Amino acid sequence: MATEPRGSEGRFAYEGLDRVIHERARLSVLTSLVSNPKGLIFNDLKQLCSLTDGNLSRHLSVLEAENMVEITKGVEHNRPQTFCRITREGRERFLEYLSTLEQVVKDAARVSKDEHGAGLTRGLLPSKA
Amino acid sequence: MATEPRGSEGRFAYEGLDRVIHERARLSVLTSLVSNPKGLIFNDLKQLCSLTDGNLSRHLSVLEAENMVEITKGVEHNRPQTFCRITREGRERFLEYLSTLEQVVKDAARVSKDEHGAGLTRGLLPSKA
DNA sequence: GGGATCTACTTTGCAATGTAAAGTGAAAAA
DNA sequence: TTTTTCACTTTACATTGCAAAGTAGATCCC
Repeated sequence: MATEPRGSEGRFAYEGLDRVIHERARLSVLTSLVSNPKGLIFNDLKQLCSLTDGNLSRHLSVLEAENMVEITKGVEHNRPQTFCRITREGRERFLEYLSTLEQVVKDAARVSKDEHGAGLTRGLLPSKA
Repeated sequence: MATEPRGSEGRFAYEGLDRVIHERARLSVLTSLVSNPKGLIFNDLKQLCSLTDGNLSRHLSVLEAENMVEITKGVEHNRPQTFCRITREGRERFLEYLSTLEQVVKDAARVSKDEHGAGLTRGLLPSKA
């Protein structure tokens, strides 16, 4: 019976959850950018992440200040156009973050195998009827 | 040219990332509690999550207010003891959150495979299908 | 030409909130 | 009885996510 196994201090602390990344909007942005390594223009990113202009602008600034994205301002069809691309550092930090996320998912999933299964695991696997 | 495929609005919005859960400390707490469905006492939780007293206290209040955890105050060995257990609602919300997390991981993983081959920074992928 | 409008962002202001530090109350030790 | 320890709670503040307002230039309309 595992009331509190020793040596498990910080077992669920997840320090890899980088605060810069662990934020819905920025997680969206980064996933978009990692999925589009050639980069995206402001408006497409806005749509993909369902963000408002102001919101995206601010988060991009944060990510730029952290050297996680590279922002290029240009002009297309006589209109300003902001181009965003993830940097190498950004991708690296993001991937590290991701591996922690995977750990969270794994940790949580493990419960379905818990010893005293019945009442507890019910609903764990969303196989709703 | 189809820079961005239509019909992908909000593709990376991840609205399932419940704000109450999507917070490092609370994610830790909930994962701990979901992994220990019989419940945990304040101090063990504190250790597992590497949180300070005040921090844990506040986050537990938030989770309790949301009916995600059930808090029982008792006395053990002549000392107060706070016992925490995840509720059914808490587990359900957590699992929904988790499935979104898995989606994030999947979305991102799809690319980290592509990126395997060559240099990282330059755009080397043709637009994803 | 000039005012209105549209596009593409930026900036501002504020309410929410995560966190450290200080506080509380009761038991145990000295 | 005074001090210390334990087990939390409360407070205060600095941060920050977000929406609304603002800015700058191009285009339309007359």
